[in-house]
Amino acid sequence: MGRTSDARERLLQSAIDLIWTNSYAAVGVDQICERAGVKKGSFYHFFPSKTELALAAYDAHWESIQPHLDALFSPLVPPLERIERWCQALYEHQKELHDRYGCVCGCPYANVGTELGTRDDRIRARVGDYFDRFQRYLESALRDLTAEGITLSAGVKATAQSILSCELGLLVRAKVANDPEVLRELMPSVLRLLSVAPSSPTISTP
Amino acid sequence: MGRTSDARERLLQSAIDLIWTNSYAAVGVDQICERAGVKKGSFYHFFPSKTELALAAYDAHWESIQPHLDALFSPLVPPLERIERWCQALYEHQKELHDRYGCVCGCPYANVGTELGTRDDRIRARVGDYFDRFQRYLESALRDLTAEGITLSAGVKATAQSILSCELGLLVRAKVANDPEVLRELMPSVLRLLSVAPSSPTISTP
DNA sequence: GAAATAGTTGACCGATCGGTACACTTGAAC
DNA sequence: GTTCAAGTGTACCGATCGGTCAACTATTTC
Repeated sequence: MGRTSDARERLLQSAIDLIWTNSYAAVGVDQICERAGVKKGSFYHFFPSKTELALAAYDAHWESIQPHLDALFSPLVPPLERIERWCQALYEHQKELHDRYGCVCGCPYANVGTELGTRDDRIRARVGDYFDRFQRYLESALRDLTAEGITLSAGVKATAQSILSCELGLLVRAKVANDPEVLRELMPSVLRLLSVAPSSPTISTP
Repeated sequence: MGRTSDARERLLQSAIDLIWTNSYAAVGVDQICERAGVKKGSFYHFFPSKTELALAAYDAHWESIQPHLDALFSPLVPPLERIERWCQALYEHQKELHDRYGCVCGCPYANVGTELGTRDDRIRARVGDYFDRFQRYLESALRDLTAEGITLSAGVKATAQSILSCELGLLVRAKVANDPEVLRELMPSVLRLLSVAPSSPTISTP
């Protein structure tokens, strides 16, 4: 019964876009509504608060990128190549955002986690969940890598954590430098963490 | 002529404390004034705006920690030990903040850089300066390390950037997990980046 | 087509935001 | 001890914040 609407979805999308390119506190409910073409009354018909909208928006965002992660980390792709493709996709995505908005936006989860980490336990915990989920993609690739005979200098979990940390840190640096090219250093850093020679045409040492 | 006051210094200290443990936007001018025991009229006597206060506060903070960095990265300390001591100091500092405020606060520069990176070019650029400055400590240590005969798998600058990125990322993860113990992974990650065996009592391979 | 429900609208709330105006007090310099 | 700039205190500003409310409209179900 009653009528239907896609206002909820538009609000979720607007929230992600605006918060990602600005910050949580810098974006007001009015602004989100305006971009979504939704009146404030409707906003609070769908969401009880700004916080709840943010939580729903990040969940929706994760669900929208999960298929891409599944494809990037497909077991059919050689494990090191999975990570390489992910690094490439990350760079391209940030570069696209930079071209469109004029600024490096960084990781949407890390951004809000950093901003609200000490003030909102629910958002903090949720961001931690996203990190853990993503780390599992890396761990799976690393396990497959070891199955290929490559030995890691540390455990799979610790190595994956290092790679993810390196990524998050490089995204911060790229954002602060407002230069997506910084992210080109991600794959080389990963290879250093793995103690693997660059995948560029190498001749096995004689 | 006129009277003297330490209100300016108290404002700078309050600003760092509050913004570090919360966020830039979440802390109001009134709040900073109250903690500093300064009335708003005095605030705007010393600073023309909240932004200017923040810039001055971060500069003051950097100046306050620079002597500690100089000591940690003293050329008299073996280069790898410099980095190890820095990792330890970082952990202990964050742990102390966690004990005191109940939350992992992360890097004050990265926090504000992430929050305002897309909205305030001056703060963004300033945070980039701090990162560059700190990276020079690492680069110097790495150069001294190579002088000891240890070869890096990549250039000094790239390696230093990886280490710094790893640190920034781990701080994000520690903050989001609200667990300073996450930072114990920093030194092991650094060693992996350097492809150096852990410094724990090792026996040189026969 | 009546009833019930889902969604829309715009006016409005108190609180707080960063910032201003200006009279006032203080203390160092001479 | 007078002068005068440096610093203080308080009241106040318009704008914006997140959030509320009740009347209204459209749509589906029966």
